[in-house]
Amino acid sequence: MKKVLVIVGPTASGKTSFGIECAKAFNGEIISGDSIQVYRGLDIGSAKATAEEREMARHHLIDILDPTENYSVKEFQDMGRELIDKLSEEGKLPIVVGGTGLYIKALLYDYTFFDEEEEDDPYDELSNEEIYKILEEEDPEALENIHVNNRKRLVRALNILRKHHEGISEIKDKQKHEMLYDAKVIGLTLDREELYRRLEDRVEKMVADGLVDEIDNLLGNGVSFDAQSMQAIGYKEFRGYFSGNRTVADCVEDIKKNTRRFAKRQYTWFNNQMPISWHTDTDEALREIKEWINT
RNA sequence: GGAGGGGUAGCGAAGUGGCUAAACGCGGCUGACUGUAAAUCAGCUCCCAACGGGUUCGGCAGUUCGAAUCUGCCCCCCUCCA
Repeated sequence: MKKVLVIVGPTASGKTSFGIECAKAFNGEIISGDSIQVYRGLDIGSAKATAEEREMARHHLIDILDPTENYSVKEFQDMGRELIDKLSEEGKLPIVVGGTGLYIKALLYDYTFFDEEEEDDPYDELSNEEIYKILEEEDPEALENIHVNNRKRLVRALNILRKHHEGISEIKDKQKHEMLYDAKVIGLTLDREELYRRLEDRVEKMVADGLVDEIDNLLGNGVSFDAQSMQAIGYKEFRGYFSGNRTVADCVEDIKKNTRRFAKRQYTWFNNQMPISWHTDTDEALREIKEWINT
Protein backbone atom coordinates (compact mmCIF):
# COMPACT_ATOMS: atom_id res chain seq x y z
CA MET A 1 0.00 0.00 0.00
CA LYS A 2 1.10 3.51 -0.72
CA LYS A 3 2.27 5.52 2.21
CA VAL A 4 0.44 8.74 2.92
CA LEU A 5 1.20 11.07 5.76
CA VAL A 6 -1.86 12.93 6.98
CA ILE A 7 -1.76 15.92 9.27
CA VAL A 8 -5.03 17.07 10.76
CA GLY A 9 -6.24 19.14 13.69
CA PRO A 10 -8.40 22.13 14.45
CA THR A 11 -7.80 25.41 12.77
CA ALA A 12 -4.78 27.28 14.11
CA SER A 13 -3.16 24.19 15.56
CA GLY A 14 -0.05 24.63 13.44
CA LYS A 15 -0.72 22.20 10.61
CA THR A 16 0.74 24.37 7.87
CA SER A 17 4.18 24.80 9.36
CA PHE A 18 4.38 21.25 10.60
CA GLY A 19 3.42 20.03 7.14
CA ILE A 20 6.26 21.99 5.64
CA GLU A 21 8.66 20.63 8.22
CA CYS A 22 7.62 17.11 7.29
CA ALA A 23 7.89 17.80 3.58
CA LYS A 24 11.46 18.86 4.06
CA ALA A 25 12.35 16.04 6.39
CA PHE A 26 10.83 13.24 4.33
CA ASN A 27 11.08 14.43 0.74
CA GLY A 28 7.39 15.08 0.49
CA GLU A 29 4.90 17.37 -1.14
CA ILE A 30 1.79 18.79 0.38
CA ILE A 31 -1.75 18.06 -0.67
CA SER A 32 -4.09 20.55 0.93
CA GLY A 33 -7.13 18.91 2.46
CA ASP A 34 -9.05 22.10 2.83
CA SER A 35 -12.31 23.17 1.29
CA ILE A 36 -11.58 26.88 1.22
CA GLN A 37 -7.93 27.27 0.36
CA VAL A 38 -8.70 26.02 -3.12
CA TYR A 39 -10.07 29.46 -3.94
CA ARG A 40 -7.88 32.10 -5.46
CA GLY A 41 -8.20 35.42 -3.72
CA LEU A 42 -9.35 34.04 -0.38
CA ASP A 43 -5.93 34.28 1.17
CA ILE A 44 -6.04 36.08 4.46
CA GLY A 45 -9.32 34.76 5.77
CA SER A 46 -8.55 31.15 4.91
CA ALA A 47 -5.14 31.30 6.57
CA LYS A 48 -3.55 30.00 3.41
CA ALA A 49 0.13 29.16 3.39
CA THR A 50 2.06 32.25 2.39
CA ALA A 51 4.15 32.56 -0.75
CA GLU A 52 7.32 32.06 1.30
CA GLU A 53 5.90 28.95 2.90
CA ARG A 54 4.99 27.61 -0.47
CA GLU A 55 8.56 28.12 -1.59
CA MET A 56 9.72 25.81 1.15
CA ALA A 57 7.59 22.91 0.01
CA ARG A 58 5.45 22.21 -3.00
CA HIS A 59 1.73 22.64 -2.28
CA HIS A 60 -1.11 21.12 -4.26
CA LEU A 61 -4.83 21.89 -4.36
CA ILE A 62 -4.40 25.47 -3.30
CA ASP A 63 -5.52 28.32 -5.58
CA ILE A 64 -7.03 26.01 -8.14
CA LEU A 65 -10.49 27.56 -8.40
CA ASP A 66 -12.09 30.86 -9.03
CA PRO A 67 -14.14 32.07 -6.07
CA THR A 68 -17.28 31.89 -8.18
CA GLU A 69 -16.87 28.16 -8.76
CA ASN A 70 -18.13 25.30 -6.65
CA TYR A 71 -16.07 22.62 -5.06
CA SER A 72 -17.00 19.38 -3.43
CA VAL A 73 -15.68 16.33 -1.72
CA LYS A 74 -15.93 14.30 -4.93
CA GLU A 75 -13.56 16.58 -6.78
CA PHE A 76 -11.21 16.64 -3.87
CA GLN A 77 -11.25 12.88 -3.69
CA ASP A 78 -10.49 12.48 -7.40
CA MET A 79 -7.69 15.01 -7.48
CA GLY A 80 -6.25 13.92 -4.18
CA ARG A 81 -6.02 10.29 -5.18
CA GLU A 82 -4.44 11.20 -8.47
CA LEU A 83 -1.84 13.24 -6.68
CA ILE A 84 -1.11 10.48 -4.23
CA ASP A 85 -0.49 8.11 -7.13
CA LYS A 86 1.67 10.56 -8.96
CA LEU A 87 3.79 11.55 -6.00
CA SER A 88 4.27 7.96 -4.96
CA GLU A 89 5.51 7.12 -8.42
CA GLU A 90 7.97 9.96 -8.25
CA GLY A 91 9.27 8.59 -5.01
CA LYS A 92 7.89 11.44 -2.98
CA LEU A 93 5.86 11.22 0.20
CA PRO A 94 2.33 12.57 -0.21
CA ILE A 95 1.48 14.68 2.82
CA VAL A 96 -2.17 15.54 3.20
CA VAL A 97 -2.60 18.59 5.40
CA GLY A 98 -5.97 19.94 6.26
CA GLY A 99 -8.86 20.40 8.58
CA THR A 100 -11.81 19.40 6.44
CA GLY A 101 -12.72 16.13 8.06
CA LEU A 102 -15.11 14.72 5.50
CA TYR A 103 -12.70 15.41 2.66
CA ILE A 104 -9.88 13.63 4.36
CA LYS A 105 -11.95 10.66 5.32
CA ALA A 106 -13.38 10.35 1.82
CA LEU A 107 -9.89 10.46 0.40
CA LEU A 108 -8.51 7.79 2.65
CA TYR A 109 -11.49 5.44 2.73
CA ASP A 110 -13.49 3.91 -0.09
CA TYR A 111 -16.25 6.45 -0.12
CA THR A 112 -17.98 6.35 -3.49
CA PHE A 113 -19.66 9.24 -5.19
CA PHE A 114 -21.46 9.51 -8.48
CA ASP A 115 -20.20 11.53 -11.39
CA GLU A 116 -23.00 13.95 -12.00
CA GLU A 117 -23.51 17.27 -10.35
CA GLU A 118 -25.77 17.68 -7.43
CA GLU A 119 -29.08 19.47 -7.87
CA ASP A 120 -29.90 22.00 -5.24
CA ASP A 121 -33.25 21.20 -3.72
CA PRO A 122 -35.77 20.02 -6.30
CA TYR A 123 -38.41 19.26 -3.70
CA ASP A 124 -39.88 22.66 -3.04
CA GLU A 125 -43.30 21.22 -2.69
CA LEU A 126 -42.32 18.63 -0.08
CA SER A 127 -41.99 19.42 3.58
CA ASN A 128 -39.26 17.85 5.68
CA GLU A 129 -41.83 15.58 7.26
CA GLU A 130 -43.03 14.41 3.87
CA ILE A 131 -39.52 13.59 2.69
CA TYR A 132 -38.91 11.84 5.97
CA LYS A 133 -41.97 9.71 5.43
CA ILE A 134 -40.90 8.66 1.95
CA LEU A 135 -37.50 7.67 3.23
CA GLU A 136 -39.06 5.79 6.08
CA GLU A 137 -40.59 3.48 3.52
CA GLU A 138 -37.84 3.29 0.96
CA ASP A 139 -34.60 3.66 2.87
CA PRO A 140 -35.32 3.55 6.58
CA GLU A 141 -31.73 2.75 7.43
CA ALA A 142 -30.61 6.09 6.11
CA LEU A 143 -32.76 7.79 8.69
CA GLU A 144 -30.69 6.42 11.51
CA ASN A 145 -28.49 9.43 11.31
CA ILE A 146 -30.62 12.05 9.65
CA HIS A 147 -32.83 14.24 11.79
CA VAL A 148 -36.12 15.54 10.35
CA ASN A 149 -34.89 19.09 10.66
CA ASN A 150 -31.86 18.42 8.56
CA ARG A 151 -33.29 19.19 5.16
CA LYS A 152 -29.97 19.11 3.36
CA ARG A 153 -29.43 15.49 4.30
CA LEU A 154 -33.02 14.54 3.73
CA VAL A 155 -32.92 15.98 0.24
CA ARG A 156 -29.63 14.32 -0.52
CA ALA A 157 -30.89 10.91 0.58
CA LEU A 158 -34.01 11.28 -1.52
CA ASN A 159 -32.03 12.47 -4.53
CA ILE A 160 -29.87 9.39 -4.45
CA LEU A 161 -32.85 7.16 -4.13
CA ARG A 162 -34.59 8.78 -7.08
CA LYS A 163 -31.63 8.86 -9.40
CA HIS A 164 -29.85 5.66 -8.63
CA HIS A 165 -32.62 3.48 -7.32
CA GLU A 166 -30.73 2.47 -4.27
CA GLY A 167 -30.59 4.03 -0.87
CA ILE A 168 -27.66 5.89 0.54
CA SER A 169 -27.46 3.26 3.23
CA GLU A 170 -27.05 0.50 0.64
CA ILE A 171 -24.23 2.41 -0.94
CA LYS A 172 -22.55 2.64 2.42
CA ASP A 173 -23.11 -1.03 3.10
CA LYS A 174 -21.14 -1.95 0.01
CA GLN A 175 -18.05 -0.23 1.32
CA LYS A 176 -15.37 -1.83 3.42
CA HIS A 177 -14.70 1.10 5.73
CA GLU A 178 -11.01 0.45 5.62
CA MET A 179 -8.23 2.76 4.64
CA LEU A 180 -7.02 2.49 1.08
CA TYR A 181 -3.53 3.56 1.94
CA ASP A 182 -0.87 2.95 4.49
CA ALA A 183 -1.75 6.23 6.15
CA LYS A 184 -0.26 7.71 9.26
CA VAL A 185 -2.72 10.21 10.63
CA ILE A 186 -1.18 12.73 12.98
CA GLY A 187 -3.42 15.13 14.87
CA LEU A 188 -2.05 18.38 16.20
CA THR A 189 -3.74 19.61 19.33
CA LEU A 190 -3.34 21.94 22.25
CA ASP A 191 -5.14 23.04 25.34
CA ARG A 192 -8.59 24.37 24.51
CA GLU A 193 -8.22 27.71 26.22
CA GLU A 194 -4.91 28.28 24.58
CA LEU A 195 -6.33 27.33 21.21
CA TYR A 196 -9.16 29.80 21.63
CA ARG A 197 -6.73 32.52 22.56
CA ARG A 198 -4.72 31.75 19.47
CA LEU A 199 -7.79 31.75 17.29
CA GLU A 200 -8.82 35.15 18.48
CA ASP A 201 -5.37 36.61 18.03
CA ARG A 202 -5.27 35.20 14.57
CA VAL A 203 -8.59 36.77 13.66
CA GLU A 204 -7.36 40.14 14.89
CA LYS A 205 -4.27 39.70 12.79
CA MET A 206 -6.29 38.87 9.71
CA VAL A 207 -8.14 42.13 10.02
CA ALA A 208 -4.90 44.01 10.59
CA ASP A 209 -3.47 42.31 7.52
CA GLY A 210 -6.27 43.58 5.34
CA LEU A 211 -9.10 41.07 5.44
CA VAL A 212 -11.70 43.75 4.80
CA ASP A 213 -9.88 44.92 1.68
CA GLU A 214 -9.55 41.36 0.50
CA ILE A 215 -13.30 40.94 0.67
CA ASP A 216 -13.85 44.30 -0.92
CA ASN A 217 -11.72 43.16 -3.85
CA LEU A 218 -13.60 39.92 -4.20
CA LEU A 219 -16.88 41.78 -4.29
CA GLY A 220 -15.42 44.20 -6.80
CA ASN A 221 -14.51 41.26 -9.00
CA GLY A 222 -18.04 40.03 -9.11
CA VAL A 223 -17.97 37.47 -6.33
CA SER A 224 -21.22 37.56 -4.41
CA PHE A 225 -21.87 36.72 -0.79
CA ASP A 226 -24.02 33.89 -2.12
CA ALA A 227 -21.05 32.11 -3.68
CA GLN A 228 -20.01 28.88 -2.05
CA SER A 229 -16.57 30.30 -1.37
CA MET A 230 -18.08 33.16 0.58
CA GLN A 231 -19.73 30.78 3.02
CA ALA A 232 -16.33 30.46 4.62
CA ILE A 233 -15.79 31.72 8.13
CA GLY A 234 -14.05 35.04 7.97
CA TYR A 235 -15.98 36.07 4.88
CA LYS A 236 -19.67 35.42 5.37
CA GLU A 237 -19.68 37.40 8.60
CA PHE A 238 -18.93 40.59 6.70
CA ARG A 239 -22.13 40.53 4.72
CA GLY A 240 -23.77 42.87 7.21
CA TYR A 241 -20.86 45.26 7.13
CA PHE A 242 -20.96 45.60 3.36
CA SER A 243 -24.69 46.12 3.35
CA GLY A 244 -24.12 48.89 5.83
CA ASN A 245 -25.77 47.75 9.01
CA ARG A 246 -22.92 46.33 11.06
CA THR A 247 -19.56 47.53 12.24
CA VAL A 248 -16.31 45.76 11.55
CA ALA A 249 -16.00 45.06 15.26
CA ASP A 250 -19.35 43.24 15.29
CA CYS A 251 -18.32 41.10 12.36
CA VAL A 252 -15.00 40.30 13.96
CA GLU A 253 -16.75 39.06 17.09
CA ASP A 254 -18.87 36.76 14.95
CA ILE A 255 -15.82 35.44 13.19
CA LYS A 256 -14.20 34.60 16.50
CA LYS A 257 -17.28 32.84 17.73
CA ASN A 258 -17.76 30.88 14.53
CA THR A 259 -14.12 29.92 14.48
CA ARG A 260 -14.34 28.60 18.03
CA ARG A 261 -17.34 26.50 17.14
CA PHE A 262 -15.70 25.30 13.99
CA ALA A 263 -12.66 24.15 15.93
CA LYS A 264 -14.95 22.26 18.26
CA ARG A 265 -16.67 20.53 15.37
CA GLN A 266 -13.32 19.57 13.94
CA TYR A 267 -12.42 17.91 17.22
CA THR A 268 -15.70 16.07 17.25
CA TRP A 269 -15.06 14.78 13.76
CA PHE A 270 -11.47 13.77 14.19
CA ASN A 271 -12.07 12.24 17.60
CA ASN A 272 -14.97 10.14 16.46
CA GLN A 273 -14.58 9.43 12.78
CA MET A 274 -11.02 8.32 12.31
CA PRO A 275 -8.18 6.79 14.29
CA ILE A 276 -5.76 9.57 15.00
CA SER A 277 -2.53 9.85 16.85
CA TRP A 278 -2.74 13.15 18.68
CA HIS A 279 0.28 15.20 19.56
CA THR A 280 0.92 18.39 21.46
CA ASP A 281 4.60 18.22 20.78
CA THR A 282 5.74 18.20 17.17
CA ASP A 283 9.07 16.58 18.00
CA GLU A 284 7.25 13.57 19.31
CA ALA A 285 5.06 13.54 16.25
CA LEU A 286 8.14 13.65 14.07
CA ARG A 287 9.62 10.70 15.88
CA GLU A 288 6.48 8.69 15.37
CA ILE A 289 6.44 9.51 11.69
CA LYS A 290 10.05 8.43 11.30
CA GLU A 291 9.29 5.08 12.81
CA TRP A 292 6.35 4.62 10.47
CA ILE A 293 8.43 5.61 7.43
CA ASN A 294 10.98 2.97 8.27
CA THR A 295 8.54 0.12 8.52
C1' G B 1 -31.56 64.63 52.15
C1' G B 2 -36.19 63.86 48.80
C1' A B 3 -38.95 61.25 44.52
C1' G B 4 -39.02 57.16 41.36
C1' G B 5 -36.94 52.63 38.98
C1' G B 6 -34.22 48.21 39.73
C1' G B 7 -31.38 43.79 41.92
C1' U B 8 -33.64 36.35 38.85
C1' A B 9 -28.92 30.73 36.84
C1' G B 10 -21.97 32.53 33.26
C1' C B 11 -24.44 37.07 30.69
C1' G B 12 -29.09 39.40 28.87
C1' A B 13 -34.13 38.88 30.06
C1' A B 14 -39.39 36.77 31.37
C1' G B 15 -42.05 35.37 35.55
C1' U B 16 -45.53 38.79 40.17
C1' G B 17 -48.81 33.11 45.60
C1' G B 18 -49.10 26.56 43.95
C1' C B 19 -48.89 23.65 37.22
C1' U B 20 -41.38 26.98 38.42
C1' A B 21 -35.11 24.41 39.12
C1' A B 22 -37.51 28.96 37.05
C1' A B 23 -39.86 30.76 29.73
C1' C B 24 -36.71 32.80 25.98
C1' G B 25 -32.09 34.65 23.87
C1' C B 26 -26.73 34.74 24.08
C1' G B 27 -22.43 32.36 25.51
C1' G B 28 -20.47 27.45 26.74
C1' C B 29 -20.34 22.02 26.46
C1' U B 30 -21.36 17.29 23.93
C1' G B 31 -22.65 14.70 19.68
C1' A B 32 -24.26 13.30 14.38
C1' C B 33 -22.07 13.53 9.68
C1' U B 34 -20.68 9.38 2.56
C1' G B 35 -21.24 15.73 -2.98
C1' U B 36 -22.54 23.28 -0.22
C1' A B 37 -18.68 20.08 5.36
C1' A B 38 -15.19 26.89 7.35
C1' A B 39 -21.64 23.56 5.60
C1' U B 40 -26.03 21.28 7.81
C1' C B 41 -28.35 19.24 12.08
C1' A B 42 -29.37 17.35 17.26
C1' G B 43 -28.88 17.19 22.68
C1' C B 44 -27.08 19.24 27.41
C1' U B 45 -26.11 23.68 30.41
C1' C B 46 -27.76 25.42 39.46
C1' C B 47 -25.24 21.15 42.44
C1' C B 48 -24.93 15.73 43.46
C1' A B 49 -23.31 9.14 44.70
C1' A B 50 -28.55 11.50 40.09
C1' C B 51 -35.69 7.51 36.44
C1' G B 52 -33.89 10.07 42.83
C1' G B 53 -32.00 13.86 46.11
C1' G B 54 -29.96 18.85 47.59
C1' U B 55 -29.65 24.10 47.46
C1' U B 56 -31.73 28.78 44.57
C1' C B 57 -34.33 34.18 42.38
C1' G B 58 -29.52 40.93 46.74
C1' G B 59 -29.64 39.87 52.62
C1' C B 60 -32.26 38.86 57.07
C1' A B 61 -36.92 38.30 59.47
C1' G B 62 -42.11 37.52 58.73
C1' U B 63 -47.31 36.28 56.49
C1' U B 64 -49.16 31.61 54.30
C1' C B 65 -50.77 24.70 54.00
C1' G B 66 -47.50 26.82 50.06
C1' A B 67 -43.35 32.67 48.15
C1' A B 68 -38.86 34.47 42.92
C1' U B 69 -43.83 36.31 43.49
C1' C B 70 -47.09 39.38 49.69
C1' U B 71 -45.07 42.39 54.39
C1' G B 72 -41.00 44.74 57.33
C1' C B 73 -36.06 46.16 57.97
C1' C B 74 -31.18 46.26 55.78
C1' C B 75 -27.46 46.37 51.61
C1' C B 76 -26.25 47.64 46.52
C1' C B 77 -27.22 49.96 41.51
C1' C B 78 -29.66 53.62 38.12
C1' U B 79 -32.56 58.21 36.92
C1' C B 80 -34.52 62.79 38.52
C1' C B 81 -35.03 66.73 42.41
C1' A B 82 -32.03 69.07 46.40
